[in-house]
Amino acid sequence: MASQSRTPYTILGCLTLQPMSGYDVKQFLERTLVHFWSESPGQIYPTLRRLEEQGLAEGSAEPGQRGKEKRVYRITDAGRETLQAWLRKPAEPSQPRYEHTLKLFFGHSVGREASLAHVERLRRRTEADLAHYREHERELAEQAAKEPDSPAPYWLVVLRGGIQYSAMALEWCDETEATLRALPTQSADRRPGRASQSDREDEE
Amino acid sequence: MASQSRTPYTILGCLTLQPMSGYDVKQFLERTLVHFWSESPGQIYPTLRRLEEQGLAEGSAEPGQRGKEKRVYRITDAGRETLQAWLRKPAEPSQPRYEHTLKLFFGHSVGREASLAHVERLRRRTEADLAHYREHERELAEQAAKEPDSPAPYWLVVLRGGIQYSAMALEWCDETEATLRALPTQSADRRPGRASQSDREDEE
DNA sequence: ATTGCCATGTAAGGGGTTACATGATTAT
DNA sequence: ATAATCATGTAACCCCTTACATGGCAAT
Repeated sequence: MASQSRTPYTILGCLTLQPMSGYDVKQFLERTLVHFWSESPGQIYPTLRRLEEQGLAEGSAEPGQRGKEKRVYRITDAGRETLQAWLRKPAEPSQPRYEHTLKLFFGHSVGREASLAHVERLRRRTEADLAHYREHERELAEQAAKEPDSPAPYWLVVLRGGIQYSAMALEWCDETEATLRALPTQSADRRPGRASQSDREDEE
Repeated sequence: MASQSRTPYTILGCLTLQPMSGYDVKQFLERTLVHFWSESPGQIYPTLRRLEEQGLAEGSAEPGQRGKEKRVYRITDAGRETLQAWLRKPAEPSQPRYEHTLKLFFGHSVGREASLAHVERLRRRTEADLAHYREHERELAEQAAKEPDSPAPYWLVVLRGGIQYSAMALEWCDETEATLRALPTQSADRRPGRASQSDREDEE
């Protein structure tokens, strides 16, 4: 451990749900956490090995559904302790880097039309995400109501976060579109290769 | 170029505002884009060198205010073209990884109290961010109104995004807190080292 | 026959951060 | 004196993704 990679904890978290192979972990993350967290195979398989070496998980060979046999890991008591200790520690603040934010920030260099295009693309993506989240919301809410001690409520609050984020983003798209449309068109004249007036002077 | 690193474009974007040294770029990013984008010195200085090699920026030695002399770079026409071409291309969708989301997702392993603590910490951080954004909002709005062809409107829409994100996050904190408080306390009994009932069977 | 899915893994490389080395100048 | 700021840079390292290699089984 001792590293600040969150992959081992993510995997341990998956293993608390049920014993899983690397493939199972990958599938589970892709189906439930995609938009909130993801891990690549190049991380998952080596990490599972390491978890076993450290006694945090135990692997056993089991026949796969088709193809090769599966190597199924189950979490150990030590693994549960390690996971819980990490889960209790404050989360590191994360500063995400949204490329569309960066492109908009420097939008003055290309003018409103190009910037509006970014907003529209973001809107379409966000609408698709939102529709996707809404589908899952009902399922999870039912599961949370039925099973008394299931992890569903925790998954639901995360999903609600995604829904609220998307709704916020769509409102921001509306507002931004209006703001940009209200701008004078002159900055749209900054065609590629043409320096802006204020920068020309001692150039060339 | 040819890479998918966004550092060179970030720097070129800064250089469209005025000629800057590596230190200036670092300062500017820290003061205006911190929460939306950041670059480390280990990226900035080598990238500036590469930009010069590629003819996208031109460096010249100028006396610094104190200490060593500054190496000030100014963007070239080729640099402006390269930046604009990139700015016009659609942004890559980004899937950010929020550690607090991950810790909440697996909150069932530690119970409501530990999860509520994460929510409270996030709330405090978000409130601080929001206050910070609000300060800048006024300045930027004034600047956008005064100067006719300034980049301020573009910076403002990004800042508005931060404000709306923070407001949304605070609402989410309220909702999540309520949801978690409504949960039965039993899952809080999953103390470190104690396996949950459903997982015990063939263990130890 | 061949595509597609199940399943495990590795190698290479890229992007990025942290930490350090260096050093001059100004303010306390 | 010493701390802080200005200023540039590098080396090490880590995390992570991409792409590939392997291969068996099931369905079309």
